[in-house]
Amino acid sequence: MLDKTYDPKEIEARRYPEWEKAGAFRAHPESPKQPYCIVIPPPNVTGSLHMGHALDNTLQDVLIRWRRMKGDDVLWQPGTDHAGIATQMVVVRNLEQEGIGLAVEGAVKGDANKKLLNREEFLAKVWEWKAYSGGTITSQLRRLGASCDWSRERFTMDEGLSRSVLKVFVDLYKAGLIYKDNRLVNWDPKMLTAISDLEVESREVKGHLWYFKYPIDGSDEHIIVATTRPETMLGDTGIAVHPDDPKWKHLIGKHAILPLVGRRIAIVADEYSDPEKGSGAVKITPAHDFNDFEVGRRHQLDAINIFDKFARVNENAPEKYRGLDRFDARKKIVAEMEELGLVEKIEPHAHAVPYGDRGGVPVEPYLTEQWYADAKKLAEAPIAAARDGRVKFVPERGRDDFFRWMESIEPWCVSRQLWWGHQIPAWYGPDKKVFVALSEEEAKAEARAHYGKDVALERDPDVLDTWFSSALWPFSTLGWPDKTPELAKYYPTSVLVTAPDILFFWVARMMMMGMQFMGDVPFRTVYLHGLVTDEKGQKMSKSKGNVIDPLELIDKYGADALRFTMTSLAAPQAGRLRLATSKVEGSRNFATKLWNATRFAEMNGAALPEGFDPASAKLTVNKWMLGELARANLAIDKALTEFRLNEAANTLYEFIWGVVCDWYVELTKPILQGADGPEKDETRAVTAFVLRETVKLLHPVMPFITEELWDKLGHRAHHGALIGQPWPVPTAVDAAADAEMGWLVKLIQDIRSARAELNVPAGAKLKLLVIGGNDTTKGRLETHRAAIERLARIEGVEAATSAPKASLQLVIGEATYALPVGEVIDLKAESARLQKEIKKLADEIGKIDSKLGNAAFVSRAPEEVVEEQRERRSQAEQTKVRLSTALERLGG
RNA sequence: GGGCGCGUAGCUCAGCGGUAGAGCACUGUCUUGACAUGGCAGUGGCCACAGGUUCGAUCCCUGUCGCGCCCA
Repeated sequence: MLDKTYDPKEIEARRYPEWEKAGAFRAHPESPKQPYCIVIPPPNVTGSLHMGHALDNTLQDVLIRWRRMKGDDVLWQPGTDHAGIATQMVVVRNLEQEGIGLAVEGAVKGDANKKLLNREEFLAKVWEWKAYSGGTITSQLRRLGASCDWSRERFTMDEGLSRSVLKVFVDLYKAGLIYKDNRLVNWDPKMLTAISDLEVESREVKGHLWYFKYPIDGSDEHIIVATTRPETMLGDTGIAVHPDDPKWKHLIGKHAILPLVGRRIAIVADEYSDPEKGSGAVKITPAHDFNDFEVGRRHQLDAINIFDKFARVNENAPEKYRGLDRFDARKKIVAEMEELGLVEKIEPHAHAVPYGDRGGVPVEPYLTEQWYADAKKLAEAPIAAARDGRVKFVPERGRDDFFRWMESIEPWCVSRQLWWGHQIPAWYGPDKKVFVALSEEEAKAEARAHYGKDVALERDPDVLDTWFSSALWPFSTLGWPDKTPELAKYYPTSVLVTAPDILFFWVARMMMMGMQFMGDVPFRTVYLHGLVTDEKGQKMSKSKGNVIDPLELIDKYGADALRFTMTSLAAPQAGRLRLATSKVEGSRNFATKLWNATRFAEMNGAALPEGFDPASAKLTVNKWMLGELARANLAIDKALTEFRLNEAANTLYEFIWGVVCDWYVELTKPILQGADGPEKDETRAVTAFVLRETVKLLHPVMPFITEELWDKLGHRAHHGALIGQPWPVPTAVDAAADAEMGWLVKLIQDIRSARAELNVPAGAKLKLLVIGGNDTTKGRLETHRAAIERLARIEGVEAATSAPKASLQLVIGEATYALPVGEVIDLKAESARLQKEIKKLADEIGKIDSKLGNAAFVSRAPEEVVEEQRERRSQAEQTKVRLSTALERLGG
């Protein structure tokens, strides 16, 4: 006997290890079954599960479990990402608390006693940290129920994947697709590394707009430039004005003298400057602004780098500013300009400032030499693949975003000045000649060939952008560059499930690398889901304090409840998924509901006889139930095929709660609790059958409770675990049974509704008189008498020729039903109720008449639509007439 | 400023040209032998606004207003 309520905690803790031990998650590359593969978006190895993971992995697991039951050979490839900058930052912060720093060249000298770690020592600490916290996220994924093939777990810095990374770098270098270049990068002066455009987030900042006067050379005139960053004036090498700007046009070709510095700088005409903005003249600092860099290049202006890597003023600036932090330099410069009377005005100004998303400080556009991948070239094949449909996007608009990004792509800066990551396989000779090779030995051999002797080589200290290794994930995890059976079978993978915020970071780069090294797309479909936010639609963040911890929800409501909630929220077009705990609570209640329906079945001896054939069912209610099951089955398959996981969840909810519990269980109570016999046997069998199929259909979304119920229902003993069962095949729907049950449900609902409206005491049992019922109706009333009596609180069903005066009257189809209520009834209320019904019908008839009265409608609308309207009109008319008769009778 | 998306019940959202839906909240009622984490019955909508296409528009198109997100 099942307990009264479902206890997720105990069951989840038991079921998961059971599956894992039994090898239920294992892929079978050797099997002839069709492959279905998803690679997990690898979470940060030292991270922990947040709501985004919960959503993403729930959706993946739903698909994976469904396809597994469908009979595919399923591989859900798990693993974690070393997350270079994020992990390094965490470890640095931890070390700082112990008073340990990094021995970074040029660092500010603080406490002389501070212990400083060199690269090797630091990396040892990171690996230590990984060993300590690396299991957290995977154990949390297990708690969610994720059925990954853990025997194949990978890590972006494990030996195999590192080998893939080296090979890709070397091959791309040899193909000319990776090169060194001196360009402006986004420099993070806190992390001391270049970061990519994608790692920059712009924040709205309330700053100022300073209007500075620069004297014109050989004149008393000044030109006024407006800037949000006064400190960069130390690197100004020009001033741009719009060629048609009447205010400054006359100065084009002249020169200004840069205050504080004394440099003579050119005034050039460039459409970049907007006469409407600021003063209309823009100071140009090519080395510290991306737009200025372009302007500078157009007009051959020098690019003078005025900062060091900490964003302190360097030796290219006048001595008195050297060593100042950029913000201190700003204050000093503004003060001095004011003293010189060169500040025209200062306006408050809100503008976007680029921040490093990790370091959290404003990034500095900075001129450095870095390694770049030729993204433009690499993007060609992915663009073509997306265009010709080799890769599909769900929802489709993801494809447009993809194109927009890919078609305007900039060189990808792949080097990072960090220690944690894949060190770039490049070695430099004494003359700085570079040798790129898979190993130091190979590099040495190349160097020997080049120099004609052995020379000392120095390895490039930089590491690769984290996304470089994750770009290889769909094939590196399958064993590439070796030709493994896994690679042959599972590549291209079936679908990639992820949030759109890493479409460019990750999806685009996997496409590039997949096309380049595998010659095919990495996945057939990209399924992009929305972002989980709090109830108010706010992004969850620690600083806002609105973070909901998925594990707390699992603890409180169970993993299945969280999974069901996530699935039902995941409408493909929804950008934001607002998570309210009330929803999770509702999902928990849903689990309880199913649990209790099963408990009811168990109490009533539901059992599946050997070789039971659902097609053999004879009772209408059972035939109808089986048809509803088939309908749900079809709808779920369709929804999952189309990645409308929310619809699958909603179908399950409505089917289990609205059909099975609300109607089937209630309708069959009289049979199950009545006399023994073939009807009871059949109903017990169908109940057991429906529950068995239901737990299968629900399993992908709620794996724990369904596995438990499957076991409790006794199927596990015969067929093994639910996770490995074949997916149900829908049977036929019996239209006649459908019609009959539709009638029955309406009869019961109408009686209940009338009773409630007339305040008939809930406990009062009424007689049901049938007036004008045809033989079909009479037969149905007899068939379902017990159910009607129970569910509508009726005692006795009889034929009659007319309704007694004091009675409730209903019209369904050709028959009128009267429920004599004697003293209880309020005649006025009943009269009002009937009149309301009549008015509703009259309104409907009026609407239909205006349609049918429209000649264009009758001639142009499809025949069946017109016919349907006529049919509805006729039904409404008949019902209205009968209700009017009933009303007259009442009025007497 | 450019691109994209969204405005449907009090709230959160489904709705794929032909009878406006769900969950939560709310009201009334019921401790009926599965379930009060429940049952039954209800209340509540000019489907943002204005045009257009169509026999017919919540749905397709255009514009306006409001709100988000991404990119400058």
